Amino acid sequence: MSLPHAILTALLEKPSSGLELTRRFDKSIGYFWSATHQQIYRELGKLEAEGQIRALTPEQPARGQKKSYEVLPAGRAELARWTASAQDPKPLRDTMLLRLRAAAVVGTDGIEADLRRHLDLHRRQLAEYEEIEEHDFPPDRDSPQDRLRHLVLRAGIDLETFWTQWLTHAIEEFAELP
Amino acid sequence: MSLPHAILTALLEKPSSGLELTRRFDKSIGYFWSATHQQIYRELGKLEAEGQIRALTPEQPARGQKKSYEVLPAGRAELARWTASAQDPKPLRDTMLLRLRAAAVVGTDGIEADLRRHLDLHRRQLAEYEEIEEHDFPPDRDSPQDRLRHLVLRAGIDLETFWTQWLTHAIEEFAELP
DNA sequence: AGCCTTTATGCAACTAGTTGCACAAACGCG
DNA sequence: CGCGTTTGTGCAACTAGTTGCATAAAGGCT
Repeated sequence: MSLPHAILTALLEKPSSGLELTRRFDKSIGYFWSATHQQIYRELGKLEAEGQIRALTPEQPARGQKKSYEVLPAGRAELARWTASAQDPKPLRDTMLLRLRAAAVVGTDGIEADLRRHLDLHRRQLAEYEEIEEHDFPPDRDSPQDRLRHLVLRAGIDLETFWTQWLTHAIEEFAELP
Repeated sequence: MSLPHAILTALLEKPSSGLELTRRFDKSIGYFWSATHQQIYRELGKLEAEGQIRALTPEQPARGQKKSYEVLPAGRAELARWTASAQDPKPLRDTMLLRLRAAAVVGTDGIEADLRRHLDLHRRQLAEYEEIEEHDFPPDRDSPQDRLRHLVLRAGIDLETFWTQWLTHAIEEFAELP
């Protein structure tokens, strides 16, 4: 049940319409919680029905009209409650690791190319994060907000670094294999 | 669509009943692809209907009887096909990162305790993986199978190492914050 | 024998996320 | 002006995963 809270966070950072939210989920928030526009519209509907958010431009004739939302006090309270509540980390789920395990029994044919492709993808993502870090977090800015956001970005950078290193190692391992 | 392939892999490593699979998913395979017993039973039924696996003990009177499955040639072929096929990495989804981002707007009250709890959990997981490494992968064993499985375990170890380091850093950050 | 716990299989209902498509207004352009 | 593209909202159907419960045999115990 994290999507509504992701949306509340995004709306508190800046009131937005469904499509604007969708775009922001394609960057920023989406780096650690992705969502499609359908998920977002559905959830906006629910949140509005529950009184956690409200439309800024009321009584629009439905379709094709941009509709912005802002967070109501009830929504902010719910987000604060959720943020502070204890939650267990979700166990890892990774198909590439599963495929390597499968490769150990059915053979490694074809998988090496995809390891290389993944390495490339992770390198690009890493470069993107590092660019954001350089651009948005110069050494002088360090309000509590900045520090928290930087911390989150750091996790992204370190994770991508881990994957590039591990994939590099995996490819080397394949080179000396059969 | 990875669960059927996870099951095929597990069954190729060793033919098993539903409950045995469930137990093995609680360790080993489950470290990177977890599943509940209901998911597993449902999927076993499907795989049998599709002719990818078959029950070793046929015509048992249904309930309460242990039923072991083995992989048929069609299942092995499907697993090989899937393993070699290109697949995009799934974007990250992590509630703790989302909560930190939320904390930047609604306040950090209560979240620090959960950071510490997560640190503890990840340390335990790391210790468990390291024990497995020591026990199952002594330096001399290095058949291709062993190397691939070790590679997968290494990913688990390095990931947990990353999380313990990042969480430690996050907690330090909190200490100097407000 | 009777009863309790463990082992084992499974159904049904629910929640979350994905995919494919529909539809309307606004915008750009010849 | 009319016509195609982009922007924006949304429904419906599907797939994947979770939760709660039912049921039945086997084994241990007195």
